[in-house]
Amino acid sequence: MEKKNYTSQDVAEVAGVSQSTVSRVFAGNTNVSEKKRKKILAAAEKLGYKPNAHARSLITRKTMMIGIVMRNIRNPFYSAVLEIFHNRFSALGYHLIFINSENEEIQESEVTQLLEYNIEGVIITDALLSSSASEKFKRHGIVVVLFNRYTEQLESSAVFCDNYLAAKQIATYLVELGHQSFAFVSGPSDTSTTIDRLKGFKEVLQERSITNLMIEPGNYTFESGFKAAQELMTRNKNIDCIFCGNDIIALGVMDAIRTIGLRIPEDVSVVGFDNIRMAEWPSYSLTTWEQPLEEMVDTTVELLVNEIGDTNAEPQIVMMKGHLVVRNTVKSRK
Amino acid sequence: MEKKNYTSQDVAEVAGVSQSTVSRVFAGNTNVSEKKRKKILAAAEKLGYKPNAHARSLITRKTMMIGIVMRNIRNPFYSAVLEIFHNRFSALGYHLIFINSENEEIQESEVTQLLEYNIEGVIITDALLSSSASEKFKRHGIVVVLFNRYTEQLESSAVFCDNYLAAKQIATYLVELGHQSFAFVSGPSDTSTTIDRLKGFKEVLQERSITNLMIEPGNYTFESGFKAAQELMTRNKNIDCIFCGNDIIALGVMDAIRTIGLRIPEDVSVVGFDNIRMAEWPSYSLTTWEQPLEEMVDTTVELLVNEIGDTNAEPQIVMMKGHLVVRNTVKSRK
DNA sequence: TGAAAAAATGAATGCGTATTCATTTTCACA
DNA sequence: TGTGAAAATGAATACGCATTCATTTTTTCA
Repeated sequence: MEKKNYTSQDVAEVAGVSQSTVSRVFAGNTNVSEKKRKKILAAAEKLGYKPNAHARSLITRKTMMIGIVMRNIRNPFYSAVLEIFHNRFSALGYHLIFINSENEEIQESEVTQLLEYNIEGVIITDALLSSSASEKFKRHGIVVVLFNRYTEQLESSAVFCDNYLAAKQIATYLVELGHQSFAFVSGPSDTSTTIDRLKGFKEVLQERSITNLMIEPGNYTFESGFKAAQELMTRNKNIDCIFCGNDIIALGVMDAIRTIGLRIPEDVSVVGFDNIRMAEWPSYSLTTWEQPLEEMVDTTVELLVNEIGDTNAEPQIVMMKGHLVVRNTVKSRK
Repeated sequence: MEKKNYTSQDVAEVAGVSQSTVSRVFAGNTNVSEKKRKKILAAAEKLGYKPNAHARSLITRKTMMIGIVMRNIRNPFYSAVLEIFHNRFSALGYHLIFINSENEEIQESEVTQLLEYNIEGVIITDALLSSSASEKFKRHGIVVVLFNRYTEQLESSAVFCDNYLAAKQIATYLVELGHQSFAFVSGPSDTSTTIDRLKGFKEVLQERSITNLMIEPGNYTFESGFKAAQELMTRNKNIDCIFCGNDIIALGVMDAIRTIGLRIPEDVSVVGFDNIRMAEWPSYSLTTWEQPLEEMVDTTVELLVNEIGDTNAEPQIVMMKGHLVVRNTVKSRK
């Protein structure tokens, strides 16, 4: 019932050994006789002793802490991302400090505070993070790995889906099914995911000399998808196909289209991106692009842990493939 | 470009002052002349100095870290919860260590590790956490606040919605609209939310001498709701009303009912609980109970911070109300 | 049984900071 | 200009631990 936090010194006194030996037991060092180890563990149990991670980190220079900064945890794709990351890091003994930027740029102060904790690495999902902040991490020897995002300069490792290629394949799929009039509902125009997905999509249409492409800005939310579709469908009644920047947008698009009284896929085809769980809900049954989420996370963790262990490791860019998941929101128009 | 982590001693040497004075500047102590403060800040800037939070915490006995343990971050309700908690704690300078139990009991080892970090408090949402673990937190002087969950013994503060009363009001609403044959799709039967919601619902029916209540177990997921509804509707074709343990279940229930070919609300009324964002998506437009999320979080943070500051503070149980949000999944049957 | 090697142990030290206490400097005011 | 009070400063210390180094104990094997 004591509130006091006992120290290794306290345990040492109870067990009748030196503090060094207690430390050795809890640091996993093997050079302790079985007899004393038993005694020490008993004493520790009796006092309710636990090592102090901060004092330990001061010496070992390991905090076993990882920062994870996200832009919008309410996007189900990122909820899943967080779950899997926690899963993996937890198994490795790392702890996650969670930062959400809520669609705003991460505060400089938050970066600073993260630095003061001496986290060993940080995963930056598509969060808005000024390059100065990113630079700050690197300057202090904190490993940075970008997830589902990258920058032009090869300064940090990055893991993401080949959005460009994926968009090309999706476009090809849609064109070959005979669609004629296209629309793209984008995410924020300053994100690499949006840029690449649009680029790939556009290129295929150009190759096929299709000029009917309307682009409507969104921000990776249901509401923005809903509004975008309303806008699109009233401006151009001929649109027969909408490619959405991500699944959540696609769901919004679908609801808007149905609200107008049109049918999917009979009147309009819709394709999403991510393959979040809701995409397979019967109400939507959305055809979409599946990102290999688990593999992406695994790779990210691997890179991060590797760079933590080897300060000379070169940054790596890993691009993964993914594949089309065909459900019921696209119809052949031939 | 230096990788070295400079210390306050380094800064002191560059600025030509003592380490104490540097410390005073960064600890916000006012007793430093403007002249030296400028010098010190300049030196710190030049070196890229940042205080070491761990060394600091060793002395101040404050870590500014809060643990948050959740059961299922993929449930949109909890994504929102996490976002808001981060929002509030961030503003107060606290950092969040995120733990997800993934529908399993939290590992004893994770609790232990959390303890070693000397977190100042922990928020436990409806996660499965043995009482031994909870006891462990308390024994080490870590403030525990339960969120959306409580235990019989008044050992920790708790903040939650009055599920019992809410369920009674929902039941009353449904009965008075003339429903006759009821079903309840529950969450895990060992959670206080499930128990209370069922209890309130049952009581009203009993008062009105209605015996037509089927109870189908679920686990707060879409899939469990879907399966439960399939089961229910094939077993009893007369059911005209399904009360769901939470919104995600309700969405699953709705999709299952529609898949069977029945209409909502014409054939079956559906009511959810939580009022997650998807509840207002046009495809569902779900009538549900809104929990006052922001207020619940605010209260939780308040209690936690208060108890951190005052070790003699008594645990408090705060029950909040919420209200029915009427949309389009319930029909009058009179 | 004895010597050398191996294992176990403890004393001492430092990680980077905040804080106390004693000392020095600055300031206000006569 | 001188005095006392207030402000500023630095030396020393402690926070709780891991680790090094020297010493003691145990084990191994001839």
